[in-house]
Amino acid sequence: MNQNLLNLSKAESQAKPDETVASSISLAIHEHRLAPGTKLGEDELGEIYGVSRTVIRAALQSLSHLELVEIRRNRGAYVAKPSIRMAREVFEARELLEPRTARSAAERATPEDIDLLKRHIVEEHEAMEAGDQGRALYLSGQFHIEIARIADQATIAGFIEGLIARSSLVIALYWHRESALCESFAHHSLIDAIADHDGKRAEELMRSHLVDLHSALDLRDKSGVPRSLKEALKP
Amino acid sequence: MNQNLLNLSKAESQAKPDETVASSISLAIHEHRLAPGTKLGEDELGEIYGVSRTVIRAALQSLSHLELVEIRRNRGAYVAKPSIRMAREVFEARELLEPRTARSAAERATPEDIDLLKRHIVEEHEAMEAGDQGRALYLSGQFHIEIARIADQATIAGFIEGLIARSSLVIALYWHRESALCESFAHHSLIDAIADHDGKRAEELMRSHLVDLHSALDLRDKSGVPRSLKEALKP
DNA sequence: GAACACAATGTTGTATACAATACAATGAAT
DNA sequence: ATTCATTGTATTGTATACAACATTGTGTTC
Repeated sequence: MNQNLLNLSKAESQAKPDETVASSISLAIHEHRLAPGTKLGEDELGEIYGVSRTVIRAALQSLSHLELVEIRRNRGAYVAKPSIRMAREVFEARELLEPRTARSAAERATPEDIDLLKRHIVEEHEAMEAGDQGRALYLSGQFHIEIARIADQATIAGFIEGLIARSSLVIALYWHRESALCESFAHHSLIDAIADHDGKRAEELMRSHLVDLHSALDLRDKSGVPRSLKEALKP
Repeated sequence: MNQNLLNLSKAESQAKPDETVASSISLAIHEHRLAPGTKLGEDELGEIYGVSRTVIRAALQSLSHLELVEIRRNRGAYVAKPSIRMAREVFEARELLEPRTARSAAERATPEDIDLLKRHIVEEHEAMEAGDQGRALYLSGQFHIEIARIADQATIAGFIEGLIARSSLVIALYWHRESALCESFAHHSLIDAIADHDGKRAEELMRSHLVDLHSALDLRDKSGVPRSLKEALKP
């Protein structure tokens, strides 16, 4: 009777409200519709999604484990606001993990994987041309996650996924408007290297792509321009 | 209904009950008092800790994000049982991250840091001599975490912390009894290298230490000896 | 008028009640 | 006897009620 090969029971394959809420909020953060520091009140979210606070709390807890949301005890949840220091760490970690992952991906990629990556880029282009920068940014992150998935190292892929989520926040906070970025160009050449199964080149391209991203951020120490009122108005 | 059934101090049980429960369970897993696959029923845990299922659920969710616990929808939470594949990935990731971290730690360690590490080793020895292997294993993990903390890269340290947690499960499942391991010896020479601020040596020692650990596991593919009855009796 | 205490309000933390689901046992039909 | 359906029980999923806490506003005292 249960001819489901994966042995997924009804409940396992059906909707999980808390995960749905979590990914909806997560997507909003990725697309920069929710700014860092925004308060995420439980009642308010409950009304929006039509579920109880129980579900909302589970979702927020989930997001806080990914460090997309900061929960302060008895004070509520806020979209996280990574410090400059954390921003640096995130990109340093990406520069450590992703080049190697790109190499593995290049070595293992199947034709289907490459098709998928290409379709990703097409979507990215479409979003760009439609002026939807938020979605373009999201898709650009998904591109990196897809490469990690192809590399077939679930553990490291999980780390990268978290890092890319945090990157969205970092970009929202520290992006240097002046520096125009041509994401899709870098992604194009990466796909070429992967399609050629040229691990060495893919690794090097990923490394320079990340360095480009990193240096397009304004992570100068702004001790004189503190973000909080407390620091700003104390003396 | 706050009847402190366990040895939870008042401050601990007042502060953050869900975190207290989570670390208590986490410690039990680290010390191999909870075996992989053990069912973690919500009511049962609630009675043990004297809190409601709400708190237990938060704790279990936390642990599931660390992949110490697997939550199956409508079926409950179980101590995770990493596959051989996952076990390999965990150690591969450690071999990627920790040597570099050890190098940074060696370069940055202060005299206080080194004292702390030495005290760690002493505790480890004491646990060993007291025959408390579980605690020795836990402390040995904490030693690695301490090194990551010294390296002062919170993001990567967080990854390592998760990897070491999973390592406990891997060791519980795949440890090769025959291979006697002399953890504290490796840890001693690591401390020496760190105390000398010899980054290169620390990196190399950490790498070989992890390779030793990895090879003391029995991760041979046991396709013919499947873990589940379903797989075993299908054809 | 300034400092403090204290009540008012709103939000989060926890417990509990109820609904939904899975698993096991029982019994009927073939 | 085996298969299938059905019911019963236990456990998880969700909503809600209430308690605890933080914050804000008001009033009292000096």
